[in-house]
Amino acid sequence: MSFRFEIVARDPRSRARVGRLYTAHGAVDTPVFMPVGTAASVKSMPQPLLEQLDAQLLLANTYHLFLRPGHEVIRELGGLHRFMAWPRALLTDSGGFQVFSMNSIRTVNEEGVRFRSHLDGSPQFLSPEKAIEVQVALGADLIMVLDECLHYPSTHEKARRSMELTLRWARRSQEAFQRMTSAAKADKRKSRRTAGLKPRPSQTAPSSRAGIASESTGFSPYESEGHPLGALAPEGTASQALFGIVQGGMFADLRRECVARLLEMDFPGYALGGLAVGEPAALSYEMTDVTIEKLPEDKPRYVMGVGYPLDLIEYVRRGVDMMDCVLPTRNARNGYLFTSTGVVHIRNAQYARDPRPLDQNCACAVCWRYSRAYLRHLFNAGEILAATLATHHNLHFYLDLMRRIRTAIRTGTLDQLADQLRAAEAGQEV
RNA sequence: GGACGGGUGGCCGAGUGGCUAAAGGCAGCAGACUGUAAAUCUGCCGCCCCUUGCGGGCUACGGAGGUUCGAAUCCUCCCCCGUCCA
Repeated sequence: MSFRFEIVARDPRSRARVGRLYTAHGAVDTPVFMPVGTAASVKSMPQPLLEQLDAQLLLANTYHLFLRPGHEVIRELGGLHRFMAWPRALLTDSGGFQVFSMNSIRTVNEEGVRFRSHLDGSPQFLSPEKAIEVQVALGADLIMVLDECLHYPSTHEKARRSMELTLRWARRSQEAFQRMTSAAKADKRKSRRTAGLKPRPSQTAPSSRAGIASESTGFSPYESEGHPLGALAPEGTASQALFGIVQGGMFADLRRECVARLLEMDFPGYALGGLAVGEPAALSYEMTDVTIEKLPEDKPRYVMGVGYPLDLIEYVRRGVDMMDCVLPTRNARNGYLFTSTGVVHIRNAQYARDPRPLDQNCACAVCWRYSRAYLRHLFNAGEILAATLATHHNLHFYLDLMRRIRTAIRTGTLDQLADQLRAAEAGQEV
């Protein structure tokens, strides 16, 4: 089953569209927000909770999983889905963002990026080919080319050089991916021939992996009735889609050129990278506009690393289908909670005796059950539960907002939704 | 009764004559966070003043006196705490 994207509805008043991404691990409704699970874990959130929140697509990270536990380990254990017990779709980032965020412990050259491991200081090397090799081993449904995420501000000259490098890396990433894909297909054909067997689903289906598990433990829970991983699709390059990434700093001409040259490579989807790195919001939107004008209608567009709730609507309005961001999860852990009436700093003294739910208008399990006073107490006491509950709520807020956005596009009420959200955020906390 | 050791800002705890409104930690208060080196980080944290700048005033190192140009730091007495000996 290969990757496919279809558009199912459009907003008459903007570029916004509702779509569906079909992956080997389920369909994904777009516009979609991906919770970030860098190290194969959305920090503090058990997978069943993520399923309850109806997260359909998670993001994990090549760089982190390459360092620990190592992509070979994950491959051996049946791929990232099985390893992290996540039966739904996954996207892995290539490590390009670490080129940006680990500025002080890395050097970039033509060949790739040299890192000093943030775990033990050991020298590490990530090239476009390596990034693909790791991502193929991990087996996420959507994978990304290695890119250089540029700092803001940068000169036109620097942005061009960086963009050129990103383009060369995109080409190399794609070639590596095609090599590995065809190699894997050839392998599969050969093994079928030599075994003299007709291809059977069980050959690559989870049950065969479960069989491996059975041999060592004598028991495989995967085989139990109704186990979430029971119906897990086989991992493999055949079902992976490699996305290209548009760079070009904050320069419209570079962004346009970058798109044009990426289109020649014909990726199944395109990401906008290097945005929300400290520039004014208007600039991010402008870059998004000039980029998306040049992108084909029928391919998904992914803005990497955004944003605040209102940003999500703004990007969707501009024709963006996919976004991811650490804000709802990281800020949750830091006591910064998104509500229908604006941001709540739950650690603030004013909530010490507040018996009300965090958000009166929220249908999430946390708002259903717990008081602000209790949430504040959990933060104050340094209880682990604080992180889980706060993350649960914030992710619910984000994922629910995406549902509302999709509905609004279908009903042509995206503007009203934006106004509503703006008014609510501007409104004083009750 | 005697011998030592000790009493420092909400708590713990440095500091043994000026560079000390007094290190550091905790607690407290506020803030930041955008493809996660983040359960992290930053600022404030005696009181009162122009919210102006390494600004001004006041009060502070158990208590009361004293020595000194100058004391949390030295001396005297007192109070309290701890350990040990009777």
